Amino acid sequence: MHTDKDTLIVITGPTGSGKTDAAIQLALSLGTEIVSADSRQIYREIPIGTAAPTPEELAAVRHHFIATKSITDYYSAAQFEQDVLELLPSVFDRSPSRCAIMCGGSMMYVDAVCNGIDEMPTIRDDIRDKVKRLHDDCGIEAVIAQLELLDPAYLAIVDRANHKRLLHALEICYQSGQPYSSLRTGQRKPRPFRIIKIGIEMPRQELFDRINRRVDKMIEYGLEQEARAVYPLKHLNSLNTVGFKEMFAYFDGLMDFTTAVERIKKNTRVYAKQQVRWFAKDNEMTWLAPDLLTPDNVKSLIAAAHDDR
RNA sequence: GGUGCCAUAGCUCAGAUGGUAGAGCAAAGGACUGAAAAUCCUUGUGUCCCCGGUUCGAUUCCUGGUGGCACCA
Repeated sequence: MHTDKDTLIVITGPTGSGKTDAAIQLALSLGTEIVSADSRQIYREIPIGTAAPTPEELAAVRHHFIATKSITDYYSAAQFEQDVLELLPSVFDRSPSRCAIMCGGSMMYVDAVCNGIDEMPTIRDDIRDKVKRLHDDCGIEAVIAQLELLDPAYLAIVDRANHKRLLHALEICYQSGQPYSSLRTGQRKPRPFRIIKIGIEMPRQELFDRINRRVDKMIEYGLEQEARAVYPLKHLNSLNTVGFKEMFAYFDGLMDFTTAVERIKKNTRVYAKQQVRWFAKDNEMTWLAPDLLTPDNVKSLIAAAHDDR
């Protein structure tokens, strides 16, 4: 049962900004659990490359959505939305402060839980194959031609250079029998709990230093072995991930080890910038430097949110 | 010490018989609604090492200097 006081505290920010630590401290202090919003830490085979919480950290606070899926499983932001909404009431009930902490930097996942995502069918394999074959055999022009017929409105606004978007739109059209654009309402779904979004703010240079050091640590902890173990499955989307792409390129002889490590650092920095940009647009976010992200400060944010009602 | 070669964007380098310059990488900015650590888009002013000379005009040619590299002593 939700009550008027249920609060979801979202701890987010770019990769390497210290979200995991901050969330654990906060969860201990508020007596609650952590809901991970990380599209890669959810896969159990790749904890090192995704900087997932360590066994000790997992033992300190109950975590959800860490290592609960296999890299061979299909998962998506929409499923995450559904799973989290189902889980949250029980977390609120177990917490004396009736709050839950969502921690993660996967922008779409955070967005899906906070604002919702439009109703769309999950694409069946045969539809996925059909669209892929059209693209492989006839090129992107054929995909565009199909969309011209089935969803000209979307074609008018989509970035035609972005093949993934075009393919996905066509998949939705085929499976639903309706134009993709007609299913895109962009409407925000109301949630039966308060949401407080906190972003970890850090000077870029400091963030980049932390990222570089963290990558060195991953190597030390055995990223290479972890990547080798999943190498046979490298085609999987779950492994189309910074840290693994580069290791696979090294295994394939496309670059040497040192270059691969440098590329991981670079690509992680690029990813972090992408996250910063996305979250910067969110005007509901309260930005806090790590030393201001204290339980007391967060408690006063919660109190302030309650007063707003 | 002598001789030769080089000095241009953060890095590696290209270039114009003299009309102030452009690639790759790096970097920066942006987009984002069911695989999002994904996918895609945009962006190149830099004392062309320094002083002087020739010239209407020099980053380009010439003298000298400085720094680097190579070879010879």
